Amino acid sequence: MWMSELAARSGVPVPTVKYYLREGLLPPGEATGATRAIYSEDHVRRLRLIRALVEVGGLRLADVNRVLAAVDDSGTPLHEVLGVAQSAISPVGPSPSARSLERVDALIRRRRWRVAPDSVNRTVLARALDALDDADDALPDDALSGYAETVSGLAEVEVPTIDTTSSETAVRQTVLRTVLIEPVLLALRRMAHEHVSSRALRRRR
Amino acid sequence: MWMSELAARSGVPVPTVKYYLREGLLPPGEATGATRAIYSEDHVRRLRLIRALVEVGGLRLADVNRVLAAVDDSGTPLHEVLGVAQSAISPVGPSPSARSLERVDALIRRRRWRVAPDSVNRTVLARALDALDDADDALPDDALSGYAETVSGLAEVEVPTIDTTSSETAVRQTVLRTVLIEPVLLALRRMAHEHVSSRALRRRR
DNA sequence: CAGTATTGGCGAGTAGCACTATCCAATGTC
DNA sequence: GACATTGGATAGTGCTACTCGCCAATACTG
Repeated sequence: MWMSELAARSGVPVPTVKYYLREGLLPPGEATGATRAIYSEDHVRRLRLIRALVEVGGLRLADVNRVLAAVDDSGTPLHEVLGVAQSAISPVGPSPSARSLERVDALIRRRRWRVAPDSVNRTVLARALDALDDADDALPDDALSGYAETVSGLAEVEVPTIDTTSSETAVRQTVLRTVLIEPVLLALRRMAHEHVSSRALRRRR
Repeated sequence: MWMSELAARSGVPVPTVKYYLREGLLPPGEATGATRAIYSEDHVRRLRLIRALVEVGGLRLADVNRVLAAVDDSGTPLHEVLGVAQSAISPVGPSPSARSLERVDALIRRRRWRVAPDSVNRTVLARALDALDDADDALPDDALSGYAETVSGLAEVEVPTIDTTSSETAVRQTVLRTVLIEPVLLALRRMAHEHVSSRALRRRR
């Protein structure tokens, strides 16, 4: 198909498709002359994936690029790609307090989690704890442990469903699920809160 | 304290404090003359809260404004403020497909959840499901139900810990926890994934 | 085969956001 | 009385993600 059809099929305007080509987010089509190129079904899928990562995952294009590069590069081992992808999609910010970082490390030790010492998640979690402190609504240790228990259960169910027949599909699934399942979880949690608190209010009145 | 001290105490540069004052994110200090005003401990807290919402919650200033307005306005009933706050912090985007929206509604019926028909969370969830479809990694119904079950458990634990003695504190806590606990959950889930998949890889080799 | 439309490629322009810098006169402070 | 600081206002900056306009080459149309 030509670019106009690609644009129509993917719902992305032609100028934006051109822009993505320039930025290297979308591989070039097969040139059939100096001023024409044909695009495949893969291009449609890639475009839809980019839109999903941006609109639902909330990623910036630079991060989309790094995630896609990690997904495409089947050479790097899975756990490394995961690290790259996770650091690519983690917001940068000020360093966390030593106190919160120690809480995080204590949790990791308590659960005997194998978490890389340079994992961005340690820092991100510590900063989130700092933010709760600043908002005068510090998260108690037992609540933190409870959340850890819950997500452990989630991960035990989620990870085995990853298709590891090929390392490519495994990487793809792992990275995409990290980014795309998170909004699902958050939306569900907000709905559950809506339900529980409206029920509590009804009961009280 | 004067503005320079407020800036030092909160870690926000003076020009930025001025900017927040102009944007109405920070209430003005008490004027002590034409060119001077004093600021209180409340201002420090408010500034730290703004930074937490922006840096950890990832909110834009316009959304911070709406969240703070909802938090400050103790007149509106709690469940309404919650709705306002949730719609304020939900990203806007294209409408979801009818198919995904129907899946969401079926889930709500199945769980007998009391979710407002105009709740943004219905749309947000449906769009997230669309994104997974687009990425060729559709979420099966039983997985969706599993997530719903998990977050129900979370909400049952979380909601009762909210201090409902005053509607002001209740609103404040509800909104802040929605925004600030989410990064905690996500970081924990990513760590749990890191753990489970590194364990799985080690076992395999 | 003439005329029109479309294409890929490129440089430049735009809109929104979150600051950041500069200036000013009016005050405090030493 | 010299000097620094303050609040207020205006303008400018850097970044991101597009969006526009233009062009020559090419494809379709009658």
